Amino acid sequence: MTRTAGSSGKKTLAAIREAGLDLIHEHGFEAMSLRQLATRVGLQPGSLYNHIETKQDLLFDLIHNHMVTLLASADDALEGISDPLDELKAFIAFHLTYHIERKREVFIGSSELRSLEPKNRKKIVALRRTYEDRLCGILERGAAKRLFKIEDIAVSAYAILAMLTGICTWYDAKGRIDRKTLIDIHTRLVLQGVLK
Amino acid sequence: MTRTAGSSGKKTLAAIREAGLDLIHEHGFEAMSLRQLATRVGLQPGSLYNHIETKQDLLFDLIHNHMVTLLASADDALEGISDPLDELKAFIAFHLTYHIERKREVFIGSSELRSLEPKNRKKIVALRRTYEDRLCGILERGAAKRLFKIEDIAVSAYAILAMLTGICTWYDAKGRIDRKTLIDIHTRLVLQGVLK
DNA sequence: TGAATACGAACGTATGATCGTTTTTATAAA
DNA sequence: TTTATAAAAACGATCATACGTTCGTATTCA
Repeated sequence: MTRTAGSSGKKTLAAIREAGLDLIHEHGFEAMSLRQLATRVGLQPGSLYNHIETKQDLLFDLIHNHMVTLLASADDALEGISDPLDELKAFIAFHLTYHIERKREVFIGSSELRSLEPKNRKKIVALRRTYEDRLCGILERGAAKRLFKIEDIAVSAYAILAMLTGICTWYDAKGRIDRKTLIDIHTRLVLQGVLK
Repeated sequence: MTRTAGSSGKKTLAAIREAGLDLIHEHGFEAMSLRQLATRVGLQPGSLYNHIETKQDLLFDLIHNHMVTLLASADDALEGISDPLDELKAFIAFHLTYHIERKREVFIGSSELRSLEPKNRKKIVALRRTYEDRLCGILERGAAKRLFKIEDIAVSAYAILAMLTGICTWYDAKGRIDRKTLIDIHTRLVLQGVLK
């Protein structure tokens, strides 16, 4: 990918982010070199610094952007639903769909928390906590209405999230199971584990 | 008196493995340097090569050892149990207990498959498949006896494994929940999702 | 005393980041 | 439509340091 001086910085930054996701996914953040990144984008190493502050800032930007978009999309998907059972179904379908399409981001967002500076890591963990709380809220409301029977809200929420997220590292969109079937099976599994 | 083959060498190799698990967990395999590893063990970099073949061999050794031990332990835990429901309960308890105690190995065993040479990766994936088949077998036998009602054996197995394994990356042994409670909650969650 | 183990220097190459310079582009005045 | 100009973006050299691995030699100890 050749790139001429002074060309659109927005496009270049987008290309850097995309290549960054690939390279971190392939090699891990620490092992990804800015020279590899520059080569893949079609730049000299030094030119990257016209678009990013530091390597660390790029990592934070990628993970932060993922979390913020995840939260906003979830709130979007749940908007206007008031019945906890419907909320739970919508959450499951949303979470699966969203995560299947962003395997790299999901992988990096969990495995590379270690590479974030403490200040940055705290921000991400807080966002993740907020997302988890969306599911906890659904479970709580369902339990309060005696629709769900849940031994421990937090543990159940973690278990559900672990199941739904974990499946995405395994799921092959071109495989035997189509997306709708995947969602159906998991909806049944979760509901049976939670319904009264 | 014959010299115990590698008497002090055995200890050194154990220390290398232990430090290796730590460092790969902290930095990722590619980013872990043999100089860091040597320093942590108290050796010069070159001396590592009295105990390992290459950096790649160390990674394979760590993951392979984990998988082989996992399989053997699982077969141990399931031995003599014939009722599918009891098998499933035993599997859940075993998997949780085993994985909680080996967070580093579990993390490395999934995130660093990317760093294994193809030949090595194939061996690990085959072992993982064998382990997954243990659970699939339990689910199949349970379904055949009409104890379980399962839409898709393989997907359900993946979902259960994802849930049980994922929880281990989150679980804090010193936290609010003790191990027995954790096992109880997950046993209930899984059984409800699977029982007829 | 001989095998196991450790040392320490060396190989060529790669690392994240900086900086002064050059090129390109967008904008607006002429 | 042409031209002037400043901001944006890319270049390319440079810094000190680190990389995995090899190898000849020295040390340790059953």
